Amino acid sequence: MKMTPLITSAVMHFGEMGSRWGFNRTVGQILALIVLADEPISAQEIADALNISRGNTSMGLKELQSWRLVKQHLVPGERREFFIAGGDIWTLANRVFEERRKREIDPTMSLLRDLLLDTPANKTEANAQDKLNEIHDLLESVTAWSQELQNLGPDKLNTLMKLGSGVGRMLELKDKLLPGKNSVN
Amino acid sequence: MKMTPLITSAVMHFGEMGSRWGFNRTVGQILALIVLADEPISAQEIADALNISRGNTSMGLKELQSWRLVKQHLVPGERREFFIAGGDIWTLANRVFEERRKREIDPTMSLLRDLLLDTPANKTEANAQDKLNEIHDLLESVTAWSQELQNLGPDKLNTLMKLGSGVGRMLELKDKLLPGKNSVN
DNA sequence: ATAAACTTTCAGTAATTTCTGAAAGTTCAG
DNA sequence: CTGAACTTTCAGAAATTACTGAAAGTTTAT
Repeated sequence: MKMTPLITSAVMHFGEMGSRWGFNRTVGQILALIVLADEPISAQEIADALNISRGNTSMGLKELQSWRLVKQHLVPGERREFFIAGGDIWTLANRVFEERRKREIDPTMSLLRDLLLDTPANKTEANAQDKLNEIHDLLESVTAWSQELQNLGPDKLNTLMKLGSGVGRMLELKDKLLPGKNSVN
Repeated sequence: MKMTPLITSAVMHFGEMGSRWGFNRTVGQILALIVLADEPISAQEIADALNISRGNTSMGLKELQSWRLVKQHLVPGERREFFIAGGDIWTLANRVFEERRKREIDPTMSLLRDLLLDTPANKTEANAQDKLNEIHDLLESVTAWSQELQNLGPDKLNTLMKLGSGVGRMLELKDKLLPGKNSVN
């Protein structure tokens, strides 16, 4: 893997951002390297290009595979394992999004459901429970909505995103369009 | 602040999740405590309730204020400062979302723009640049879209979210509805 | 001006996370 | 079965991040 200045700065940047996106620096760098490479790349090449230990590389790749952002690519007649991106950019973004939802929202939803089953012992608890309930509903809407968007598939999703402020106008016409359905509030 | 078991488990959980949401354990706990409290709460009370130092509390509050998740609440005739949530649950969620966008997407967009200005030196770089370009476009769409959704305001946004699979049907009718506008592709 | 009641800052320490590299594991050719 | 070429694991080291508490700062009352 030839590390040109362009690739180097992209890789470094994705390393820095990595921690904000849910993984650590090295994992971010490995991902960038694999995505930007125009050919499958071996673990050893990654370790060399990034100046990290072979062990660390192995763990990073394991993590990226668990996120399904990277997959193995077998080259016939090679003993080494090569790696390539787990899909196109859109797919990768989706996977990061999904995975983060699992880690950031689902556990909270589950706890909130439990806490909402208890009968509040006093005024303070009743108030806290109200708030927790609001949070629960919000997270539920967001989850359902993101699920919905995923079901639309890439092309419709793209249409929707490109629609821009048309969404607002469309909503105003909604009731005429889909009579009887979802007449909210 | 009376720490009932219900409140304690919620606070602890938000502490654990805190790091996944962009801040650290203590900051998450402080936020939960303030949101769930039914009355303004002083820094000392927070430190006591969470068993953390006064200094740490001060820093946590500073961070939460920078995220605009918490604000000061002056009580006449009191020298101490009290704190309350920066808004209702929906507002808070929005602010977290916005703030994270600023930290997670904007810097990358900016770097990508720069990198895309360079002329690729060879095949490998040209390929890498294509990928970077795809990433840039994706992030740009997402940013514009999230901006659009925010402009809709809470109620319309809620309508849209509750619409569920209706969104798909609506998109199919779109061109009849908004003729000439945004005929994508 | 002084003191009391509070807040913030920050150097040093503690806790947590990440990384290394040696050892153990796997696979395959001969 | 043996050894070469690779991979993974994991204990300890290094790096990073978070926390404490004492000192300095601020505000208000007298």
